[in-house]
Amino acid sequence: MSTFDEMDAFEGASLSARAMAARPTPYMDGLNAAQREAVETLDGPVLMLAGAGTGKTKALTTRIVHLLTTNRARTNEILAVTFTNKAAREMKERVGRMLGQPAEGMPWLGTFHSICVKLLRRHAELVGLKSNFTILDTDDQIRLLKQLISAAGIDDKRWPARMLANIIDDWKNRALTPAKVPAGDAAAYNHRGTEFYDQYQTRLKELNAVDFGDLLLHCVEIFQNNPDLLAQYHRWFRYILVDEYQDTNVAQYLWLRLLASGHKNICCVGDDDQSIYGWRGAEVGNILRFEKDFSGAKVIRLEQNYRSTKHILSAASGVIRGNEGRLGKELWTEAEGGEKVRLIGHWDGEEEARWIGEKIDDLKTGRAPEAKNRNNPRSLGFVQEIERLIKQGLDPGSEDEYLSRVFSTGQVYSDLKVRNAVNAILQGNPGAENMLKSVLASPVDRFSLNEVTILVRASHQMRAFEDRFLTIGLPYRVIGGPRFYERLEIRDAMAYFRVVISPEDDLAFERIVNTPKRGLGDKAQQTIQMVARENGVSLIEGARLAVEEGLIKGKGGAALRRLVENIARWGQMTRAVIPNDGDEDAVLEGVQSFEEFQARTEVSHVELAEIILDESGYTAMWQADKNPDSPGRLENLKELVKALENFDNLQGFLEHVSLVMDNDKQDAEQKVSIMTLHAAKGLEFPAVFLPGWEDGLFPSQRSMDESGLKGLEEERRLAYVGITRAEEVCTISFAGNRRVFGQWQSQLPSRFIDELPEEHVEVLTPPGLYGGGYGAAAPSAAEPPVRSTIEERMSNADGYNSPGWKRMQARTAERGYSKPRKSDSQIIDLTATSSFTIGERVFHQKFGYGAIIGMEGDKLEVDFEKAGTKKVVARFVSASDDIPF
DNA sequence: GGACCTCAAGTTTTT
DNA sequence: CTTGAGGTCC
Repeated sequence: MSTFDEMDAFEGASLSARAMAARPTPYMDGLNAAQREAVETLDGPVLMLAGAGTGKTKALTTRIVHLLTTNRARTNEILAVTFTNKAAREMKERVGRMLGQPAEGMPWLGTFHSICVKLLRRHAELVGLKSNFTILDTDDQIRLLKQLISAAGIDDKRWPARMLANIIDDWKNRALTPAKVPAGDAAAYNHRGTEFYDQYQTRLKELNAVDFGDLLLHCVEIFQNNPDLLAQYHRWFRYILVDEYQDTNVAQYLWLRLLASGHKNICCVGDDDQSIYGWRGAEVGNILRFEKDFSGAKVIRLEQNYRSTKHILSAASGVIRGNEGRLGKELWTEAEGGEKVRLIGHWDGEEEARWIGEKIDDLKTGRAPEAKNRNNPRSLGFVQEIERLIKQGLDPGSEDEYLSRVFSTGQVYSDLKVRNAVNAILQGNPGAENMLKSVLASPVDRFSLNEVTILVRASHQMRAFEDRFLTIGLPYRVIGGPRFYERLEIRDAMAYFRVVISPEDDLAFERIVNTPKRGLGDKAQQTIQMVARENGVSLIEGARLAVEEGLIKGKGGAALRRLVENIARWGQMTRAVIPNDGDEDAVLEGVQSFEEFQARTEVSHVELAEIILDESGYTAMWQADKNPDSPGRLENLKELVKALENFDNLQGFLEHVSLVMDNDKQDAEQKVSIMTLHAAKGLEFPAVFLPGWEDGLFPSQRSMDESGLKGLEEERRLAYVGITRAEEVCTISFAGNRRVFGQWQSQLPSRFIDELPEEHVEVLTPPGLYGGGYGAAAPSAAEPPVRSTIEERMSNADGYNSPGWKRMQARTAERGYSKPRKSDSQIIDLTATSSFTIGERVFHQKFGYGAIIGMEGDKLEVDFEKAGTKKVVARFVSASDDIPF
């Protein structure tokens, strides 16, 4: 059955027509020449090379609006793909805003995965699936693989399922089906990788399930094997737009190429310098090869930056210049002035956290010099835009647009004054415009905490900051971390819903069969498995049979019987709520009693979800749990049920949760955000701190070991991404010592620091450190050996010109990039163990004074006066009379 | 089934 | 060092 008519009927949209009828939108205003070209070049392949902060999303959304308003395409004829739901949502909102109405009618604007699900549900039978297939997440995937592995009698300790999952994911990213895995990969997973891959795929089909990688691959397979169908889609999707093209993997590339091969109207947007996901299958090659792949392609560069000051852009350019094989792009800005990028070295990671904490406090209160006379090019642009809009006259209907522009521009202006002024203008209040102007013109002399972020390479670096900020009471939020649907309780609840909706979902059944505890241990579960296998039925059916035949007795048996019955009953309630084919009679079929009638008809899916969680004892389980985090879990379950209200049924919801639901609950409080560099891509902040720029940590040793120069270049792009997040102030720091796995390690400044162009960097010295103020540093005779060297290292007095710095640079130059720096050229001899003696009185930065009671290698056991007995590394204590405080 | 213990590992992460 | 997964013991 062809689905195209249907698609047209229920998804076709008259939005473009309505948009045309609406007031003429000056949507092209405010675009620069390159952006305009990117918007207007509609036919043929286009690569929009958009550097950081160059108005990429603006160009992309305007392009969509342009396609619609010029009647080149209807909303359902545009395929627009993003990687994240957030990006898709933003694009939808912006398009809707520009058209002056919600863009609900853009059915094919979404993530690769959500669009693939949509396609696959339509054509599931072409790859041997039913259209109600389940989408497995990583956890399900691994449990499934574990079963296969243990069935094959393999020691999953030596050969962990997680490893196999990664291998299979990698193959899927590269669009390799089991048959196509190259011989070179045969050694994977103890030479049995392909074998398990094959088994895994078979098992997925049996379960009517797909994993994330399959969503793409199955679509590719369908298109490759069904040219007629593909041709239909060519006619259907007249224009294709792709965001973040540098992040596409091989499967996504093939998918796009197949879909674009008809009309070739594909516009890919990306930045090769921001490709930071190579380790999960992204191929920078895709964007580098674009002109070869799509002949006649037009490349349009967006290079004017509206985000950062000159110094920041120059520093970023200086770093990224170290990479080979770039498409080449140089960011520039009209903005004048601004602070140089700050560079500072610290004694250790804790000191770094302490310093940054203080600095943030200074920014917040306006005590910091850079908080005075803030120079934010983006904010300036914003003021101009507001003024332009005011000149044009405000449309009373544009309140949303107006406010969202105001509030998306940074928190400086998001105070009540601005809100009031905007509302006053929109209400036609005379004089309100001047009021807004004066609010916008008034100098901003502090940073809101929302404007400040700390970007780290690895999440373990966050801890030092959290500890410190907790101590000083600085509000922060950590971005990233486990997603909502990855939480245990959410996954359990989902498994209940899944098992109710599709009783053949064995993985879901396994998950909940003994959660909460029903006295069904390994043995009982094995019996269920066995019965199911012998009869060739699903686990739940197997469980029913096992109970019936008395194979599982006692308390467990009774509980299992109840569970199986409950699932069946809940299932009936679901079906009652969603009548098949809209046949209302089906709801009443076989109804014997009023109670049953009630049960079947008067329960919404939201209520049903509550019933399932209650009657299964799942809610009770957490209520009884006295762990401190169980109230939070119950809270999450409530949130889950509440989220259900936005859906018509459980089924639609399941997909939403596994594919779409994210975790960013907006909270109004002003907080510093802490996140990884990866998580920061696409974001921007007036003040950015980049701590931990030390070789081995950043660039990460592992990256370089595993991927060599390629890895290093990706790390360098990460550095580029980090710097270009900053609008006004960018502070890079490193620590001389860091505790790595409980072991103190001396660190060398990152090679990326050497690549920062000197003229755009200002070297700071931490005040009050080691007895000196700014540049004080006259070494006293009594100072411990460590002190003089640390001063050298931090190039205390005049930064780049200090001998220490020069020597450091000379050394790094000798070494070149690619050679790993191990323990060569220690600047500070931290290993020199001291001449401590037992009983000696010593001082430690953190623990204070104490007496040595034992020694072992370079570790001392010290009985501290306040902190008690601790083992400390000798180099962190000094003889107490040497202390310069 | 749960409390306790041992042992290994320990980047980045979306869907 | 710290966390988490798995195993052991009651």
